[in-house]
Amino acid sequence: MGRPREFERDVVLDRAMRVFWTRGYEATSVQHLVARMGIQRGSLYDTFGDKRRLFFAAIDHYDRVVTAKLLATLEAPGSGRDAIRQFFRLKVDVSVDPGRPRGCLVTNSAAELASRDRGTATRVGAVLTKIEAGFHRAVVRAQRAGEIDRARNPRALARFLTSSAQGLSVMAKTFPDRAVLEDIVKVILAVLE
Amino acid sequence: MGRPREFERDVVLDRAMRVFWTRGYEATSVQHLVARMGIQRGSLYDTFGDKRRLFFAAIDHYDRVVTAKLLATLEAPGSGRDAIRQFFRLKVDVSVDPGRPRGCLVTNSAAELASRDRGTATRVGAVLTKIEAGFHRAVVRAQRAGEIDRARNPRALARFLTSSAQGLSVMAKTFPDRAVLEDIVKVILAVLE
DNA sequence: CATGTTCTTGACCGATCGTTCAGAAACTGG
DNA sequence: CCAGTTTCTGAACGATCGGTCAAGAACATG
Repeated sequence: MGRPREFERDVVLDRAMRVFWTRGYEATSVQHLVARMGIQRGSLYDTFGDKRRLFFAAIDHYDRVVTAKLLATLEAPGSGRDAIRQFFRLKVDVSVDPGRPRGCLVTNSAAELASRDRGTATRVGAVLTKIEAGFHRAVVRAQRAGEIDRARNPRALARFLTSSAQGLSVMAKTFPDRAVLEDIVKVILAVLE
Repeated sequence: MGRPREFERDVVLDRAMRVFWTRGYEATSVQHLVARMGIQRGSLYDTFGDKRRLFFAAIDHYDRVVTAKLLATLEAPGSGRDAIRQFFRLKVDVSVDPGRPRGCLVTNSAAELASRDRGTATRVGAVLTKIEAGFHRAVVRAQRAGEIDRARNPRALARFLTSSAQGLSVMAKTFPDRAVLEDIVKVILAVLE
């Protein structure tokens, strides 16, 4: 069976995710990674392949941990409109949480790499599509309950909400100020009336 | 008076801007820059100082050329609401123009560097503030003309529109598809009714 | 044409990049 | 306790990074 691993894959992957989330892909060196992950270069390459594949694993991990928690608010039972409200409320909370990197790893990756790296574009696109689908379900639910005008295009609304979430992430990076973000969210939610 | 310069500063700066716009800051090497700018390393360092200062000059150039053209739509005489409509119409056109890099240099820089580099954060913040001010003026104009409900908070609306423009830029990087972007813009503009 | 100044050119710098690898260390099954 | 397997460790790889510099080329002035 050989020598046992001295670290848990998910633990060090979570640390790698935070490094990429903070510094982006290109500005993150393997030295940064091993220092923060607390493992050696060899272990990194044995476990994750190379820097690029580690980055992809980090995006997937982000999707599983961070995005999933946001999306869960949309699937909450009850009012679809309240669910969307909760989504953006949580998004603002997360965005100003000093314990986390600012912004969003998916948004950052889209801006930094999506037009140049196909692997990143695929992964980012999949997450955004998943978010759009979550919004779509919530919108349809709200329309069925009469909370949102049924005449409105749910697909367009879902895309708008997805785009709005991305915009919020960008704004949070430059203006990490709750008042600014809440101003924006107020108007986003007003759209649903 | 010495030997005359063999290139025009603005011409090579425009080329540098496109390189940063396409590849981002970190992924752009000085080799990339001199190759695309058509000048030698020495000339680059003599004229622009170093890579970082060239990047700042590129952001300023982007502000002067690209953003200014977008902002000009907001200052057009007549309806404030039409002006905002025109802004986003132009934004979509620019976003799907195959002759340009996808997305927006300011959005990309915000996502890649704003939380880590103060100089970038300052410049990006200044541009975003300028955009917000333009939206604010247009909203107030529209409110005075009765096109937008006067009870609504113009500052919040301006911030929302600024954030929406950032969101569009991010979406354009992953989904460079006119139909998607127009769906989003349709809802953004519906907010103003 | 000689002189002084500025710009261009291409070689070159040390540092850091992502990646590899040989050997030591730590485990399991026989 | 030995053999076999896997992981850990740290030195090392060539390539590329951002940045510098000396020498030559191209101008204005006298």
